[in-house]
Amino acid sequence: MQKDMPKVITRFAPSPTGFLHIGGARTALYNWLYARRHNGQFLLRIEDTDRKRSTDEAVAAILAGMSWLGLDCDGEAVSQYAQAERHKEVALKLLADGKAYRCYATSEELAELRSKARDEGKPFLGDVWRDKEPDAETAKRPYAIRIKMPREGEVTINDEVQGNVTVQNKELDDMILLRSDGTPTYMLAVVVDDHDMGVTHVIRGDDHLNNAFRQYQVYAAMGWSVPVFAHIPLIHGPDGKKLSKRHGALGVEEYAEMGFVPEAMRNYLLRLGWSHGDDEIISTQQAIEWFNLENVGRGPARFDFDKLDNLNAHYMRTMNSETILSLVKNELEIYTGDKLAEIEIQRLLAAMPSIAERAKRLPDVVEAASLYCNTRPLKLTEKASATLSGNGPMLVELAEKLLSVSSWKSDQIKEAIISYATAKELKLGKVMQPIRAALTGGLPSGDLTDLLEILGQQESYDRLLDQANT
RNA sequence: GGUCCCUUCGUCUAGUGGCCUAGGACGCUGCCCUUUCACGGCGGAAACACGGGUUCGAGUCCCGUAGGGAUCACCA
Repeated sequence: MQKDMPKVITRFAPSPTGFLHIGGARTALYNWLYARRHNGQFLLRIEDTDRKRSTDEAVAAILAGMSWLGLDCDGEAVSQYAQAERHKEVALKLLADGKAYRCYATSEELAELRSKARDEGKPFLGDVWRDKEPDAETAKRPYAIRIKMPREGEVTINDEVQGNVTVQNKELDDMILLRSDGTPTYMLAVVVDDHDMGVTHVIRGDDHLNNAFRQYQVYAAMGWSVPVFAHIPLIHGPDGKKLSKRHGALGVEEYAEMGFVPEAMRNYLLRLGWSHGDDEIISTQQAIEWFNLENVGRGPARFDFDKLDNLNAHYMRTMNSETILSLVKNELEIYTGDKLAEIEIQRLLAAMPSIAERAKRLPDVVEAASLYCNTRPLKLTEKASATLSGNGPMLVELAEKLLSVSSWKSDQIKEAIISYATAKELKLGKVMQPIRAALTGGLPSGDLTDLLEILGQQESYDRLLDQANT
């Protein structure tokens, strides 16, 4: 970085009209990564100028989602609505400078003009009052303030993701800056806030690319420097359709509830639309070192649960036992209906690496972990019942045999089982399978003798006898 | 409909004119490991949307076509 380059300042600016959805989460992540990469600042601004649709719950959900994802912002979240006076001041300045004008058109008139323009295949400019003075009567009516867009020339934005994009100025509508009730619109507010907050890089969804050209004119009219733009493609559902609320767009807290861990989510979101050669597993630390805008893809990407699952499984395998246990403890206690006893915790800690290796999501861990809790008698799966069928007498013999093992260690246990199988001239599998079924009820588990060791001699004995009559 | 954007295996992607017989990952699948389920290892099937150019040479550059997407509010 050159020493006189301005410090990088990025921002995430969601509107609080719902949860933090997956696309927003990725936008936030990219902004955060970019700021961290360049030792800059990552700001959060709540775009709440639409008073009717903004809610405190949504603000809370967004904050919670970001904190779950581990995206810390610099400074407090800023409310856009709180800056309304400042926005108004800018609109009035533009009006005074002759770069904006009063518009007395009613929404009915506008709607009619709009549909007419569309029918004629022409852009709707909204400029009926652009060069018109109101008569005495009209001047008493409420008016909105619209920007006076240039009608000549073109503007090229060098988007960091989309490349050079050019739009003819005559396509730009005289958008409203200040509504007739005196409140600022988003188009005005974003520009003023981004400028006031010193935002240097605007990284946001592709759906704003068109807006960039309109906003550019506000910067120009105020004589402000234009930030770097980077419009990242949207995320689509697994079927290729746009994600909407009724179509797979879930809030991040729902992914948390489904049992995904933040590390996996970050990695997944990072790779969805961005790449670093063939690298797939990328730690957050590594991502901060590598992230750039050039390698963001240009096309929309589909959301794929299988890949997220794979990443989630990977990150769970790399976590230590205490961490995973703390993540599932509550759910596990609800699942078994009981507080975890010390002996159960000890068993779980010992078994956790083996449990995590087999799980894709946290609920899988809960289920597998329940094996190590005192939940006798176990419920059997159909397959387990079939395995156990007719083996009652053998289970009794095995239970007694195991009770005589003097040192309850995996290898000793294995020895005992092998000696039993040898004496009975049975294949090892014929003995192991029923034991496993009796101990687990059919749930997946790791090495059988490890399982026996962790469960303890008495619990193992009891579980074998539980199934002796089947 | 106007404007703008996009298009490599089913999915995420590598690829910046010769290293491409197109690579990796997920998913699918064969084999190995194994007391189950996993993990892991070794394989397999699977893509440059189409048509024209430019070039000695194109997945890579240009132009069309088709398909997809975004946007066109006194919402953000």
